[in-house]
Amino acid sequence: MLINELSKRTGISAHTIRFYEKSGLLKGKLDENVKTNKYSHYDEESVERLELVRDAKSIGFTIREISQLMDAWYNNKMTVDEKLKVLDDKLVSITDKIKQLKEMKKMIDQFKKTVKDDAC
Amino acid sequence: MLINELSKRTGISAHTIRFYEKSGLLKGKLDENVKTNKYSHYDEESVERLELVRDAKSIGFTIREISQLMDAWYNNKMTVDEKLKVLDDKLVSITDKIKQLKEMKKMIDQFKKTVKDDAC
DNA sequence: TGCAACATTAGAGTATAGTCTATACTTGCA
DNA sequence: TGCAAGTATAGACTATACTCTAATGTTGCA
Repeated sequence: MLINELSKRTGISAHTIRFYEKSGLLKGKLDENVKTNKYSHYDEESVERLELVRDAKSIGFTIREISQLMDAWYNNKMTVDEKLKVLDDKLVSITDKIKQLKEMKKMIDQFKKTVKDDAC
Repeated sequence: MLINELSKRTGISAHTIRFYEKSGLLKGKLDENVKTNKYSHYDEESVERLELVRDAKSIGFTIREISQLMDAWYNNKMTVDEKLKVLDDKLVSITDKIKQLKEMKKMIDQFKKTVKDDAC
């Protein structure tokens, strides 16, 4: 599929997809049979990758971090142990973040109590 | 205390504190008794505020969002109900984020299994 | 009194993550 | 064949959140 279709399927603008491509998060391929243009073609993996980007971004991963996750997932140059290490590192940082968020919830609950008490 | 002491106590650079001050996250006061300079003086609330900024930032709140929290906490111009609304909104967004992070953990666990299976 | 250390301000520079514009080329359909 | 719609590329622009520099002024101590 061409970039416009990829954009429609993922809801991510063509501009942004090109930006992600420059950042190494996905890669289109030229169709060797077509000699008249240099249009990039994308496959289902590109759709998957963009969906992963959106999920990872929404919870605060940077493009660089997402790129590492992508490498662990798709790059065959990494050994199994290297891939597992990248994934374990992400698990640790996610677990940390969840812990911090829970602390923040407690703080806000405490705030709420104080606000209510002030009202009385 | 002057900015250097505030910086030392919080571990946040004087530059960054001034940036936060411009962003409305805290405010120093001039000492009326001192006529020879315009040095800003900070109190314990400033220390508290900077600690809250650091906590909130570490879990992904923007300065604008932190500013809203600060208002709910310190601003007496807001009604109790308005304050509670800001705090409840933050609780919802934190809960959402925790949910997403847990989903991401599941995904990564799944990734790990597949990586291990590929190795066999 | 000299001078190092500290304070202030304006403004420039950096990094991240887009977002948009301009220009030019290609495709497909009426 | 004309032309709207799609594609590619470079580069400018935006927002967020700092980070640093330069110039200037103030303080406190030897």
